[in-house]
Amino acid sequence: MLEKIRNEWKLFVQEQINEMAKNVLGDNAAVAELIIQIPPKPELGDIAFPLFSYAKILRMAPNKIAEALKNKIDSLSDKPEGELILAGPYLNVKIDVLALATKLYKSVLAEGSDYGKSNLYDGKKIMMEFSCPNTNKPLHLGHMRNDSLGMSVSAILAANGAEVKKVNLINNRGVHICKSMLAYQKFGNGETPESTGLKGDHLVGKYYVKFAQWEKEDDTAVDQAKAMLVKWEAGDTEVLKLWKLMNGWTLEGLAVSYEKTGVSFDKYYYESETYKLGKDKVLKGLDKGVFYKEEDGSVWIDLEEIKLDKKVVLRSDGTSLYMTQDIGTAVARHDDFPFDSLIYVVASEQQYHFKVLFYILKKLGYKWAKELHHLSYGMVNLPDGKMKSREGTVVDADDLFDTLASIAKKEIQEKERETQVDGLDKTANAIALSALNYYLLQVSPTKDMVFDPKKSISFTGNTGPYLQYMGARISSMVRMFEELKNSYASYSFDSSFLKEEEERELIKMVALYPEIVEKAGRDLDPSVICSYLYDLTKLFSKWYHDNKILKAEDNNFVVARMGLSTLVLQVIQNAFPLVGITFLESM
RNA sequence: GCGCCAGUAGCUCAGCUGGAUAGAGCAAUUGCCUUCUAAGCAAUAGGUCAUAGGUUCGACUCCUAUCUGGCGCACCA
Repeated sequence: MLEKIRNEWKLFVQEQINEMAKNVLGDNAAVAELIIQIPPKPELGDIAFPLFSYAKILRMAPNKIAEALKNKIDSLSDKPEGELILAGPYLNVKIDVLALATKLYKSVLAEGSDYGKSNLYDGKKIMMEFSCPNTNKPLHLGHMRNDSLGMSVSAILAANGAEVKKVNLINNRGVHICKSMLAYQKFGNGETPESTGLKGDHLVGKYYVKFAQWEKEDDTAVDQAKAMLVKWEAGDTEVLKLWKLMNGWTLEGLAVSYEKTGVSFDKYYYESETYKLGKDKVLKGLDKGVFYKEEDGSVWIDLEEIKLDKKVVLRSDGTSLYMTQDIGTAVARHDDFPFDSLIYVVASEQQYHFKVLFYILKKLGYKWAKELHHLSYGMVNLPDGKMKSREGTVVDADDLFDTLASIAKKEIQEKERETQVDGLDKTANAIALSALNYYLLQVSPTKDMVFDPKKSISFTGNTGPYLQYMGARISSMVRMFEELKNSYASYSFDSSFLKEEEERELIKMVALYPEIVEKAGRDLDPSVICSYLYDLTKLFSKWYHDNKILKAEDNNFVVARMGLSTLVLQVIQNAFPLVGITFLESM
């Protein structure tokens, strides 16, 4: 709605400038496109048009242009709604916010949970690949950023009209998997999750760490692991049995972690099933001349066209590589779900891999190849540097979540809110999860980030729980208002009772929401929504701190302010699921 | 060596396609709870936007160089 008003004014002002230019320069004056901005201060209006760039053409100082434009427009009768403000070299517009509020009130209530959805990706099928864990260890903080991003971007794309398919690719084969298996075989003594009380993935992870220690003492360790992989590929029953057992443990453990952190998929792929898929495509590409064969039998692609080196796509012994597999998997996926676009959520360290993969698929003639995207995200570091599994500095996902949940629980108890809340543990978990997701998503995906475990457990300030708290506060007012509904039966929402500065700003922010969803969808960037949510709730917070809402002196004010609060609440409820925040009625 | 990315307050991060005095949170100091949940609100303090040039009426934003940090450049995944 805001966008519409802005564009109306833009077109209109542009027209006036064009006319002015014509008078000075004649008919074919080339006039630059008008720039739209938001004024830095509310008293400067709601829309700003900087006029610097016209000074030369019109041979006038920008201030004079603004003046001339204002006079010209004020004299016209047929113009968009709003009031012009002179602000030096800027021509600003103060829009009719109360009229906007009236329209907004109707449409937001009518659209409900659909408010803010866009049709940006209407009719598009988008596949999202994320998580993709190894089955040799539990999830850590790095995975959590991946999962948060994957879930959030999926939700954002869906809110923009796309049909989204979330897929996971379980990395369950390879030497690294054999390492934990081998260590277990040697030192495991038949331990099981039941006998140790350990979660399956943690038990397996224990032996992955064990391998790293053993490897230092025995230099045949790696060779033994490689030998095990050969056996695995040959279908050795003993090895396969162990593999199935341990993989099962890990997957059970991962399922618990996913469940806890609200991560879910529409389909799972397993590397043990996909790793051979690409070979066929590579051989066909060889026939077509996309690849070439070396004397030793290995198959390569020359990447000169994209200014890169050469890359192997098939080993000399004919076996598949990571690249081979990804070629095959992409094709198989397109067969499963004919996507218009496939987005890989994978850490930035693999940028090269995806550049090459996309190029190869394009060369192989798949027309959908140009719609493949690598949503590359930065590393998660700790205050004292990188996470290193070998040095035991990784932040374990389950531990972190449990710590956060227990702190949240303590908070609720300290505030004596147990009875107000919908289940102590349930609420504590929801707070922990929201804190975590918000922490991970508020940073632009492409950037590396620092995760300070000590600071991340804070629930005050710009955090997920703060947003939840605002949602709960508004919900609480709405509940009280519902109870008193009869006393307000003869009053209806009238925006003219919303005259406070903050109310104007809140109305505009509510109107802005659809654009935010669209921007987040276009940029594949959840942080856009995080920033918006924080700005919105902070503003609301200040407003309701300074003004009485339910207890306003006049019923007209109560109804108007509750109306506005309801709009804000609706936006919050619609936006939370896009960034992994649980909406709580009470906390 | 080559390529990609980043460098904004003590710390963690925003800053839209160049535009009006560079913004938050945390940490610090200080006010505000018999009144809609203080997980809150407000105030003070904190900056040569890595450095040096350039483009422009105008640069945190674009270009070049330099410095610093990260990542990549496997018949590993």
